[in-house]
Amino acid sequence: MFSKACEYGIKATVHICIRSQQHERVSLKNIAEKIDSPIAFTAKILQSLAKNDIINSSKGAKGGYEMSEDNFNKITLLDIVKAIDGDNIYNGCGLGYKNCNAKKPCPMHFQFKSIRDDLKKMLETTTLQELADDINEGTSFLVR
Amino acid sequence: MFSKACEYGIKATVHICIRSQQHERVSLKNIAEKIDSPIAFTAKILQSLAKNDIINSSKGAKGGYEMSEDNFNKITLLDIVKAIDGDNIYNGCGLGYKNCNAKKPCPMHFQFKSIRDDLKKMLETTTLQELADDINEGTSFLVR
DNA sequence: ACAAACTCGGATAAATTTATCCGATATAGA
DNA sequence: TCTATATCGGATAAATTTATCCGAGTTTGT
Ligand code: FES
Ligand code: FES
Repeated sequence: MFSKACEYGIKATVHICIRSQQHERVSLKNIAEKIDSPIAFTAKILQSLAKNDIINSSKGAKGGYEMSEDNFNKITLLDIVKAIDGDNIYNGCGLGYKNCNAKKPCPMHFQFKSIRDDLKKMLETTTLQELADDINEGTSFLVR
Repeated sequence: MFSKACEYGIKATVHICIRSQQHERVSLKNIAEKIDSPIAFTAKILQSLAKNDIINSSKGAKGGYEMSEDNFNKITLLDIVKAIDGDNIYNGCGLGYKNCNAKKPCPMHFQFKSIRDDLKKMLETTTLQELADDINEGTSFLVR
């Protein structure tokens, strides 16, 4: 469904969000450990998240990643997925045609579109705050 | 969402189904032309569809691929997806954990599961017959 | 000024997916 | 039997995704 990069990106952002709620900045090393991801690969992903203004990065000693409070319930899963995997998963044709076009639908269009639309709605309405809250409440888990 | 192999596999099976309704056997070359796919790669996919008893293949002159009438409304998209991409897309965890486990859910579980379940239901209830009918009626299109 | 602790970003490598090539084999028909 | 026409299946190559390495630059604290 999502790329590995995107999965890491979502987990990393959730972790950063939780720590930012506690006003703590986290290092790359800490993130990779917490979400169990390859460190250098995670660095690339964090860079692109930073370029998309989803997280902030600071260089140097005591540097690391953080998220502004404004973003807690402003950034959604869609922002992250879009930044890393692009919009194909929630806009593209299920059978791989360049565009999904209801005027000239592919054989799977009618069955596929509504699910894709639900996915899109889910992604754009799910905020990091929500995901972080569940983890803080022990309802869901970042590691397993 | 689906792999290229799976997209080709779905298109190919739909095409074979339509031709089989007309009691015609189709060659690899014809399939690859009709669905606009790389010919040798398509051959591999058709082989695995044949091994999974989704289509039948015949060697030699006048050989090719066909589908038994019984399969028209027995084979679903799920059968094809399962044969080519496996079951991860409709059973696996959205954040890449080995298993989706409601007892120890990942941060995206509650949001993701219902969409994944809808996708699964769609795949297992959509038969080739339906897809073929739409194309025959001009409601959807195999090529674009 | 210096060292330690960080991220940045380019180069490279490994793994997987996608795609091609070709000899072996099977079938139909002349 | 011979030839043309097919798929089969193993080897290989290209492209993309995933992962690693390392020098350069930045910031903090001594
Ligand atoms: S045209 Fe393929 S999903 Fe809409
Ligand atoms: S545990 Fe991740 S989707 Fe269920």
